[in-house]
Amino acid sequence: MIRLFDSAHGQVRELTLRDPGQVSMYVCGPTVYDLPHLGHGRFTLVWDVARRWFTFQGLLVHYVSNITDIDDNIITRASREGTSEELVAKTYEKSWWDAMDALGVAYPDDVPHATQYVAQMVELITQLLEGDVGYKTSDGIYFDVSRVPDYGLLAGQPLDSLRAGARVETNDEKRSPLDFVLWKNAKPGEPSWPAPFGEGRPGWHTECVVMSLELLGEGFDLHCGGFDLRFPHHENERAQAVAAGVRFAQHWDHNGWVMVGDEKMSKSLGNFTSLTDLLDKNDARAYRLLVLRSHYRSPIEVTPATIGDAERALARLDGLARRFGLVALAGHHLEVKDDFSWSGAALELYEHVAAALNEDLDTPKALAQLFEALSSANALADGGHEEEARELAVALNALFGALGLSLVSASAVVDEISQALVNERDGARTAQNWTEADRLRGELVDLGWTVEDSPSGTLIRRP
RNA sequence: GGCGGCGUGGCCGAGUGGUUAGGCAGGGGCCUGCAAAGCCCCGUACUCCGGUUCGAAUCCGGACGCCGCCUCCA
Repeated sequence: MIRLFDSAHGQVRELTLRDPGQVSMYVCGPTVYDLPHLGHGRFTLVWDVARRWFTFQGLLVHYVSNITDIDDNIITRASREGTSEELVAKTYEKSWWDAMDALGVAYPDDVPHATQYVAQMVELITQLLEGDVGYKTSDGIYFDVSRVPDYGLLAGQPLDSLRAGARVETNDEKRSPLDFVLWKNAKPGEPSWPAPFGEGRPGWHTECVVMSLELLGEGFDLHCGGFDLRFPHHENERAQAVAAGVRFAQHWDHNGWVMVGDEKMSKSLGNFTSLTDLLDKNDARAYRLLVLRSHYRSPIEVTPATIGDAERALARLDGLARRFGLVALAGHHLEVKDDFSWSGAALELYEHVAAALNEDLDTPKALAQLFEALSSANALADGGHEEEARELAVALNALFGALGLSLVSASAVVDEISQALVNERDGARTAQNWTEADRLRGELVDLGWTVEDSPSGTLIRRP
C-alpha cells in the first residue's frame, strides 16, 4: 500500500489506483521562456523519484508532463528579442531537456505541448460557454468560479475568504476578481487560433486540464506540481473539470520550495539561480541527493555549502561502487525490483526502505537506512565476509538506482605518464623504498590524482 | 484580513510521548611503512513560558521569531 499526502484532503491518504497495478500521473511542466531554475530542478527530481519508486515496485506508471509553449512570458520575450514565439519556445525547451538529461530525470511517457491541443481546449471552452460557466468580456472568455460549489478545495479556503483576500486587479467586466481567463482574444502580431467565439489563444489553466484528461483519461490517479501551483492553477484546472462534469485527478500532491538562504540571489554572492549554472559547476547527482535528503514537502536550501556537503556524501557512495565494482544504474533506465535478487540482509534493507518510501515518500528515512547499510557492507568486507558484503552492496546499488542515483565506479582513463609513475611506485614499494614511493605519490597528486594503496597495488582516481 | 507551515547539536536535516535518525564538518582509536579509503567510538540538541503526563523535541495553551499562499510563478 502506498500512502501519500493529498492536498485536497490536507492529510496523508492511501493512493488508490483507478486501474490496479497502474499509476497515471500528471506533473505540471515548465513554460519555456527562460533557462530552468533550481525550483524546476526540485520538482522534476521529486516526481522523478516517485515515478521511479512506483516503477521499481512493479507498478506500470504512465507519466505525463507538459511543455507550455504559448504564454504571455513567451510572447513578451519574443517581442523584446525581435524573434518568434516559436523560436523562444524551441530554444528554452532545448535547455530544459538538456538540464533534465544532466539531472538524470527520466523522459516522461508523454510530453504534450499546449499548442498541439488548442482544438480540444476550444471544445472545452465552448462547453463551458454553453453552460454559462464561461462568459465573454471585451478581452476574452472568463470562468465564473461561483458556479463550482466546492471552489477552494485545494486552497483549503472557501470562496468567500479567498475573495476577501484577492489582490487581483479590478476588472469591471469580471463577475468576481477570482474569475480566471479561459481564452484571450487575439492581439495584432501575437499567435492566435481560430475559435467559434473569436480568434485568440488559451489561458494557462485550460491547457493543463485538457492535456491531462486527453492523455490520462477521466479520474486519473495523481496530479502533482510545486506548492505554488496548488492555488490558483490546480484549483482552476479542477474547477473546469467539475464544471464540465468530468472526473478529474483523484489525488493531488505538491512539493516544497527551494530557498537560497535569506540572501538575494546573485552570482557575485555565489548563489546559484539557474539549474544550468548549478549543473555546470557541480556533480548533478549532488542536487538529487540534496533533494532526497529532506522531505519533499519541506523547503530546502540550496547553497554552495549544502551542495558541497552532498557532493562529499556522494564520494562515499562511489567508494562503495569502486570497492565492489558495481555497475552504474539509473540514468534513463527505470530499475525494477524483480531484476535483482533479494534475501537476507538485502531483503531486510529493501523492506525498511520500502516502508519508508511508501509512507508519503519519506526519502530522508530511506536514505538514513541506506547509509547505515552502506557502513555495514564495508564493515562486512573489512571483516572478510566477502559474500555477504557483496550481496548488500549490490542491493544498495539497486535501491540507490531505484531513486535515480547512479553509483559511479569508473575512474578516469589513466594516461601513459601516470601509469608509468604508478608502476614505478609499486616497484619502490615492493623494494620498501618509502622515500621514493612517497615522492612518486607526490608527483601523482600533483597531476591531480587521488592515490590509494590496495592489496593489488597503487590505485589512482580523480577526486 | 483569511488559510497554511516552520523554529532541533558547528552546519544540513529527520523525528510515530519513554530506547542511536542520517549526512557533512570536528575529535579519538583500529587498519596502513606513512597516507588515502574503510571500520569503531564521541558531541547528549530540540525558540521561550505555562499545562497535561510517571515521563514531551514529540500532545494542549500562550508568547516571540521566520516563511509561504490568497496575482504570473515549480
